[in-house]
Amino acid sequence: MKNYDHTKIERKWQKEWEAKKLYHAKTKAKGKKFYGLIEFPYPSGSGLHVGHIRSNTAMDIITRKRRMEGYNVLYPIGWDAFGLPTENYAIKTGKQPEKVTKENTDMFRKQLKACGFGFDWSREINTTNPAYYKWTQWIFLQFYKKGLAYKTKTMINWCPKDKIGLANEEVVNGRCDRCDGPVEKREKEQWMLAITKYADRLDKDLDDVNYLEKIKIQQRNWIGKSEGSEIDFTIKNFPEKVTVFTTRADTLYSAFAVILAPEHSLVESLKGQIENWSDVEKYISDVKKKTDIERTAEDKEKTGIELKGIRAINPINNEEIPVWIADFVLVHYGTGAIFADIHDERDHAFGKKYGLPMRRSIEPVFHASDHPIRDGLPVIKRNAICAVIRNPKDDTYLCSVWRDMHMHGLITGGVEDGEDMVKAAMREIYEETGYKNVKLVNNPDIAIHSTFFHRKKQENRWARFQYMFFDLIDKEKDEIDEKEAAIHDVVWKKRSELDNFFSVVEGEFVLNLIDTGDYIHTGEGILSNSGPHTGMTSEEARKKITEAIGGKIVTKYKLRDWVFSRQRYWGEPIPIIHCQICGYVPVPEKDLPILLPKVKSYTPTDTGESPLAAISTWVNTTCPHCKGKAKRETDTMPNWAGSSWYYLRYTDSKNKKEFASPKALSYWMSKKSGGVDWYNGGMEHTTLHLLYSRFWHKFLYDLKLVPTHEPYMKRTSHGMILADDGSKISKSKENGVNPIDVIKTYGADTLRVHEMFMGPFDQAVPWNSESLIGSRRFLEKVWRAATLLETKNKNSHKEIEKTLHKTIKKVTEDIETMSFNTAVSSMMVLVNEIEKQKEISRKDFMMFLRILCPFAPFIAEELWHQMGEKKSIHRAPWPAYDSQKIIDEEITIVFQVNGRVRTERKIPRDLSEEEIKALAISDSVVIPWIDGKEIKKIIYVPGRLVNIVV
RNA sequence: GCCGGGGUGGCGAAAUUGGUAGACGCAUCAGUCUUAGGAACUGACGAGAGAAAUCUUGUGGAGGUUCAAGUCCUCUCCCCGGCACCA
Repeated sequence: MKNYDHTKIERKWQKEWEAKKLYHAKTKAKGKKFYGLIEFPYPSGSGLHVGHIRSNTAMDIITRKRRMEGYNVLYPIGWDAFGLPTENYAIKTGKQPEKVTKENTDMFRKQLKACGFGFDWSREINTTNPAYYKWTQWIFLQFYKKGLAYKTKTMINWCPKDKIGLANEEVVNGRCDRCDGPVEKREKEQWMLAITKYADRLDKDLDDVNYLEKIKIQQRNWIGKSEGSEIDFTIKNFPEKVTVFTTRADTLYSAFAVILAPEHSLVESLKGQIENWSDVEKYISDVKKKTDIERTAEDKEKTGIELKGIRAINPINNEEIPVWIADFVLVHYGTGAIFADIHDERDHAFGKKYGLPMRRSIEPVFHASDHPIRDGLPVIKRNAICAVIRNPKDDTYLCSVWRDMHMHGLITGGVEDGEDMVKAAMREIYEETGYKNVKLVNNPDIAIHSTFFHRKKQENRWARFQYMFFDLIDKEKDEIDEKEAAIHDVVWKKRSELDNFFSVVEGEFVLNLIDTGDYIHTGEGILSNSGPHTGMTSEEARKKITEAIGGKIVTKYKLRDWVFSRQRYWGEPIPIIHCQICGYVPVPEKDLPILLPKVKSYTPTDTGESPLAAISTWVNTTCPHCKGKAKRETDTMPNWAGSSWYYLRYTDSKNKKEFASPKALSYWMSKKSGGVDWYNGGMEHTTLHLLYSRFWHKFLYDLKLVPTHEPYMKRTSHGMILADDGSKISKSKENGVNPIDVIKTYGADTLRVHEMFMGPFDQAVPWNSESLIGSRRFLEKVWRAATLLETKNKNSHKEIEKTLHKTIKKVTEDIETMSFNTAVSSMMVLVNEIEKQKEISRKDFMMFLRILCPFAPFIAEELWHQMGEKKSIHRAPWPAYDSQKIIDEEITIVFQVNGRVRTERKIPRDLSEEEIKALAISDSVVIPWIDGKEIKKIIYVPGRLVNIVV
């Protein structure tokens, strides 16, 4: 046998597989099917780098395994080719985007084929192909007909450099996702898709799909569902009212202002009544001028202005409060209006800045963790005080140390019914410490609730502690009661000594209070100062207060409608006609596709119009409705459009009558299996493509055009491959390695094995060309193993057979959990074992080739045929391991003494526990460690170890 | 700030879910082969001590639970990704 010549082998089988249409998927009526999907690439000019093919290789392995398991497999590929990079390249070079796309896809196709991916090339699609985008336009028209596509004047994110409107998802930290330049706000007419209509289902239906948990979490955060109340505030002396949204209706009693977004409609309608209108107007125009970066970068200081002469009435207590506008209130979230209250950090800062009077209405609850209340016993409520007593002369604080309970705290005590709180505090201070002369310096109306089990009295307590600040006048004191003295000591502590002093659960709260004299509670708790609602829990109060004022319980989302138009050339034209008489008229479906016209200049204009607007022969048309003069929409779709439904097209990519036939859809995306079986892609698409395509799919489902309510059953994600210095691979840095270069020197199989072996699939790994050689050596060993076989072709070698079956088990399981790195490593162990034993039976080797072939399809196919097989290995069945053959007759048992390993021994598998323990205590290595000591306990972990405790 | 994911040899990493820490691979060192370089093969390879058997120590840090902790609990530091005025 010759040396392993990867170039020759890979060329040969690539041709052969193509000629035999080995990976072509046939749409059938029934039977086991598997639809594996990877994100189709954007064919950029720089070609694929090694990072791109990690996902493809993984899914290639999975789909190859499925084929061998008897599934009818669809593993398709295509091109997501509309978009900016191609257009920008066209502008720069003067080449037509179609031509650029053709060149790039040709290059990508070659690269992908060289990697040996088992794609069904017969179903290849391209989003820029009119036969494809006809259906993208068609789906848009369905959105339009259902009222989910609409044009509206809106403030959009505008990138002045790219001259393009951006979706929220394309703005990163106030900068353009593409060019990193600052983004401005511009008011523009834009086409929108009403994704918010589906917000609830996009959130809820995540329960029905098998996505990685982190993907679900990220989507849920993005959708941002929150439940709260809508509450109406009336405006004093005017008929208007303002509706606010809050998730914390329980804090309504501490509302100190109503704050509107500057763009709120009420501002305009009350214009005449606002006494300081010119100032307000100036504030609003200043806010509008700011970019997002300026708005958020300004050290987060809140700004606002009061609408003088306007007062709102708090519906819960008819209190009159001021009305403000502030730029931190967002017009597009909730109702664009809030009430401000002290229990919100931001509102509190705002109130403090502008000197607005504020009042508390929520008190925190602390549950003692070391002695919690016990079930089954009644809970006794108590009013109590807690005194912060400071000696101003040496800046020390009076503390209590309860001796037998190891409890450290301040001076506390119960309040008798009807007793004045301050007097009670004075009394407690005298009784507990003996100090006679203290004076109250601050009683800030701060209280906490504390639950605990009273160990002395053996009862459950719920105490409300009111905090007060005292200064010591002088140290004159009386002896305290003997009983008191026996329980606790009284000590003076410096502030610096207090940090780790308090043993109580509210320790941090107390320190904060001592330091600032204040405490802003932003969590839930017990209501105070809340009229009839005082004493309720936050949760209960939210319901009761909303009910009491006739408010509504509502759900709001952070998700916003999708800005769907771009003022660029290289995208799908939006199939709408503007008629002076009829308004917006959809292009009749029979006229689709609306083709992109040939154009001389692709350069966008700063007026914000697409280059298409300059082509009068294309723009001017007749209205399909009234036959009058009309103009075409010149905006194009964002490049997320084509990818929102491409997985549907794959099922029937050549269909001219429908985007895909119901027959093909119901087979490949059957109700039973629930859509694409497994979709792997990048985390960066979680809140973009993945969410968009779920939205489109649900819309099509509602039109009964697709069989499932979700497009993808299972979604996983790969970690990025980084450059060798750990930085991101980027075109500008030119730090990406071309897979073709690796294939030339080492072969595609080596590249594939290496990419899977590098590290955990879901984690980022830096590329390292040096370690590639390890994977190559592995394949060389496989090649040599076939040589061993020619001379020694006999029955199974026992050890090899055992390792083989263990390996089959490991690889079978690891592919399912995407633990490809450990799958490869277990095959390496097997091949090392074969080298060591210098033999393997033909039968065993053939089995090994079948688990290797998804990883290294070329070498496996070659050796398979050298063994005399006629059919492709990729159509052979997946091997099953024999669990009987995995069992070791001898097991290695570790002997430990006090948990430390002392020795290990090989023993027959069938020894009883008693026999093994006996072996352990009589072991020559063990004896010195236990000699002369009492054996307290012997622990036996079956098949693992014996631990002798002395 | 909030939500995720991490931290284990010189490096990429394993660890049956509480049971021999470092499988597998890279690099390195020694050896075999070779005119030489390389390739290939054999062996060593966390740190410290020792001629060796072996002992001690070791999974970001500090405590804790346990016969036994990389794994569980409490606190803490650092790195990566996402979101970020969302009421």
